[in-house]
Amino acid sequence: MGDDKNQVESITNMEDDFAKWYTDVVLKADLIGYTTVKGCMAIKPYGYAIWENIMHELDRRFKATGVQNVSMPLFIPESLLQKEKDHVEGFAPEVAFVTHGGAEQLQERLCVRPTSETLFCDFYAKDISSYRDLPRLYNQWCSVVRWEKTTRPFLRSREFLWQEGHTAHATADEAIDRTLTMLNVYAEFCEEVLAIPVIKGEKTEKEKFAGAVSTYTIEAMMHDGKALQSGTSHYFGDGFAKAFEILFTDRDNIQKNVHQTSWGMSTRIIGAVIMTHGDNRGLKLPPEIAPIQVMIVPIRQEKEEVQGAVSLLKERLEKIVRTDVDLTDKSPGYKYSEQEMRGIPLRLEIGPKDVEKGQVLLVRRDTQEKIAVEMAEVETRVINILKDIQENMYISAKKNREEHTYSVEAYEDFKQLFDNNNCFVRAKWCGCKECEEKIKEELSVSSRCMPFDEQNSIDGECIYCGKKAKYMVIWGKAY
RNA sequence: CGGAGUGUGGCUCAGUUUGGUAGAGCGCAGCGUUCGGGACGCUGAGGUCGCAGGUUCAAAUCCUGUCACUCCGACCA
Repeated sequence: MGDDKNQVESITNMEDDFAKWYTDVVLKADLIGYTTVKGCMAIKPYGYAIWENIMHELDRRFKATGVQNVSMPLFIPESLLQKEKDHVEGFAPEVAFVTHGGAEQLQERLCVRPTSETLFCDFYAKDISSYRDLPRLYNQWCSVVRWEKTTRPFLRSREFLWQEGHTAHATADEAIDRTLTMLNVYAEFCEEVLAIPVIKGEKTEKEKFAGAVSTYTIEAMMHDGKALQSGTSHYFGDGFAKAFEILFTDRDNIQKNVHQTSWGMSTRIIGAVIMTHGDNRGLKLPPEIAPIQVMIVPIRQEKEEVQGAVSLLKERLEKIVRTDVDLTDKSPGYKYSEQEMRGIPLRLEIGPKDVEKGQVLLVRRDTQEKIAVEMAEVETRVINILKDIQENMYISAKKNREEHTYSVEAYEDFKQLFDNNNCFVRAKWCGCKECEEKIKEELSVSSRCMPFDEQNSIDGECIYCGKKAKYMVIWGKAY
């Protein structure tokens, strides 16, 4: 692999300081810039292109399940936010308000939306009157504001981009179905497109969304062993519908409240991609969302035969993958490092020697493997290698998670695991809030979720109090 | 919001202890030589030292206040 000593000297090693490594990568991979407003980041073209690919792929999957896109207001009158008690209590501490219009003070303060349940509810109350109007399967792509105290690019910013889906249904069963359908969409998206393995499960009472009956989540493990909640889907029952008087006349001519759901995924998922796949050379993007999948690096680009080969290759590759050519006057070595920093999955080197031999050199970002390929086979090899990179990244991420996941029965063992490292630990729980809070207090470990496929025939004792256990829970330190 | 740290050209920082009118490396621009793992030479542009007060003949440096950013905790997507 050659001599590494002069390379990537400017980013922190992830083993030395993972948090510092993360911000170094975010900045050096050219994803964002800081702005003069604390916690509000400027997403640069390369970072936004990643988000565009994420949006495109998610949107396609939403629409395949019948979802339609809409746009709701940015502002929520304070009285509207107050209507659902749990909801307002959950969000009040981090809401930003508009108090003036020009020089005049407003009669009622307007919240800048931290999430739009109340706006959708207000709208649905007017828009729905019959069972024939149901279900409503709406989604919006927008930004929301939460006045966070400490902020980090993508992971916790005061304004962030996301999508929020809000649905209304005639029956509880149908709403629960929708909640789980969307959770599955998120899970498949993470695994197939982002190459991030996730655990699907239900949040505990303590961790669930403000105003929800139940919250479902997908949890991913980052390279440092910490957990990142990567997408959530909430079932609301008819709680919001009662607070906002969303009524419809059913087939039996009786007025009923709708049953609702909401579900969201944000630009935080870009943080998950960075922290799941990245290494000490920088970002590592799964081919499915990489804005540039193949970067062609000409060597001796002033030579005519190289130029000819480059434009031919570009023309051929552009038809099948997202391709770009680095024609800057940097040295080849510099270009290699820079493109590795930016996470470009595959590099294609072409110089006078290659032209002579009728071949090119492909270099994989994930393994650094160098592969000489006949000119005639470039398309098929590129396609196959990109596919292999995508799979390999998923496998590595899953391996990392499995290596840092444990199952324990005794609190002593539980404690020791978290004393020594960040990890996921499977441990049984009695279901009471006190135990959960004590664990969090003592070890700063939270319940990540109760995984769906592990709740059958639970026996044995709660990890904390020793009483009869009711649930299997995945515990971990979280972002 | 609690703890710690940092603000000096685009970036990383020196200079602050002991006040005397601003430096380096990288980057940037031009020209030339280079080009298979972060090339080199020459020339050049660029800073009212985070902001506001104060002390002083004189402040990047001392005092007060304030703002921002980073990291570690508590909370969220």
